[in-house]
Amino acid sequence: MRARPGLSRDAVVRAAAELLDASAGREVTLGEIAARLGVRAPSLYNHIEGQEELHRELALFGLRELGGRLGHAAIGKAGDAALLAIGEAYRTFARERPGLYLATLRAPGPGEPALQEAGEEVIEVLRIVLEPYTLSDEETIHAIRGLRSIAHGFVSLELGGGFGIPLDLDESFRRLLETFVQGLPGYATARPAAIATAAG
Amino acid sequence: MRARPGLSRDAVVRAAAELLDASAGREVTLGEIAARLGVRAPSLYNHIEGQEELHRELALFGLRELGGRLGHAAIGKAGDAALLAIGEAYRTFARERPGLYLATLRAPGPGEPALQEAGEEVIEVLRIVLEPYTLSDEETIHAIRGLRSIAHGFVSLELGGGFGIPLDLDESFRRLLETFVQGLPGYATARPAAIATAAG
DNA sequence: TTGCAAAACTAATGGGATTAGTTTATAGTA
DNA sequence: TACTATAAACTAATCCCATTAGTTTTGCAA
Repeated sequence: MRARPGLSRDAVVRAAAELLDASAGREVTLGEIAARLGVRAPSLYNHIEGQEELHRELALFGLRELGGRLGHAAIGKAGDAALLAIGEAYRTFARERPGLYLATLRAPGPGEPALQEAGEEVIEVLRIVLEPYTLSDEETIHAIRGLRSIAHGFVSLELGGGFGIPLDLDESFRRLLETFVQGLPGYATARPAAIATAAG
Repeated sequence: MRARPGLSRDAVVRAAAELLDASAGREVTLGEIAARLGVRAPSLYNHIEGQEELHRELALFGLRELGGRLGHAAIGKAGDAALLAIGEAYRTFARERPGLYLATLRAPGPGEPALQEAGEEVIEVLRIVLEPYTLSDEETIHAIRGLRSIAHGFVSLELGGGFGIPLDLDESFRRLLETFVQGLPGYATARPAAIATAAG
C-alpha cells in the first residue's frame, strides 16, 4: 500500500544537519532545508511534524554519532590515554559538525526516551573509561560532570569565536585535559585514604 | 530641543534582559519587551536599531556586570582562594541572570570595540589573579582558556538541564575548580624546572 | 490497467520584525 | 501664557517564516 518513496525523515534530518554545519551557528529555515532537497517547504511536513520534532531528531542523530565516535576513540586504550583520546574525539566532532554538535545540547525531556538513552550511551562510555580510577558512584558522577564541562566549555567557546588570541588552541585543550586527568585521583579523596590504599 | 523623555535605550536593554532571565533560554519577542514597557513594538525602534543592536547591547551590559562581579569577588583574596571565589561568582552570575549570561557569549566583531573592551576587562581580572603563579604570557593564556572553559562549560550544561542526576551540583563544581587550581603549577612546566625553582 | 494512499504542490493563515507615514506631547522660547 | 520644533509614540502596511487546508500527482499492488 505504500506509494512514492521520495524523501524520508532521515534525509530531512541529514540535510538540516548539513545546512546547520555550514551556517556557522545561524538558524536554518525550513525553506532552506526544502530547497536543498529539491522540494517546497510544506512537503517537509510529510516527514516531520514541525521544528520541534526536527530539533529532537537532530539531537538524537548527533548524540548517536557522538557516542559512536567517543566509544571508537577509546578502543584499545585505558586510563589517561583513553580519556585524552575521548577528549580529542569530542572536540573533533564539534569542529567537524558544529551545527550538529550544537543540536546535541538540547536536554531530553521526560517524554523523549530515545534521546535520554542516546545521552546515557555517551555517559556510559565515560563511566567505563573512568573505572580504573576506582571512584565511588558519586565520585564518578562528579568526574563525568567535570569532563563534560571541560570538553563542552572549550569547544563551545572555540566554536563561538570566544578565543580571540592567535595561540595554539590544540595545546590549550590538551593542557586542560591533562590537568584534569592528573587531578582525577583527587576525586577519590572523599573516602578514608586507608581504605583506598588497602584496596589497591 | 529635546522632547518627551519617555523610554531610553538602557531601559529597553534592561527590560529585555529581565525577560530573557525569566524565559528559561527561550527567545523573547520585541512585542513582549514593548508590552513590559507599556509601549507598542515599533516604538522600540526609537531607541534601538533592531534585534542585532539589542543583542550587542545585551552582551555589553552583561559583560560589564560579569566583569564587575568577578573583580569584586577577588578583592582581598589571592592565589587559589581568589580563583575559587571567581569561579563561584561566575556561576552565581549565570544562575541569577541566565538570559543575560547567555547574551554575553556573543563574540565581539571587529566593529564592536566596546564589546571587545568589556570582554578584555573580564580577562584582565583573570590575568591579575593568575599572576602569583608566575606563568609565562603564553602559559597564562592557556590557563585563562582553561578557566573560562571550565566555568562556562559547567554553567552552560547546568543551565541547559544537561546534568540530570540529582547529585549536589555545588560540590561537582567546587571539585572541578579545585582540580584545576591544583594543577595550575603544571602550566609552568614548559620552562626548565630549575629556573622556576630558582625564581621562587 | 486501475485504484488508492502517500507525498508533493499551491494557497492561505498567523505571528514576528521592520518600515512608512502620522499624531502627540513636552521643553524651550517668544 | 501661547507657540513651535522635535523626539517619541502610534497605526497601518510589508515581508519572511512556520504551519495548515485543500488539491493534485505518482507509483506500487491488485
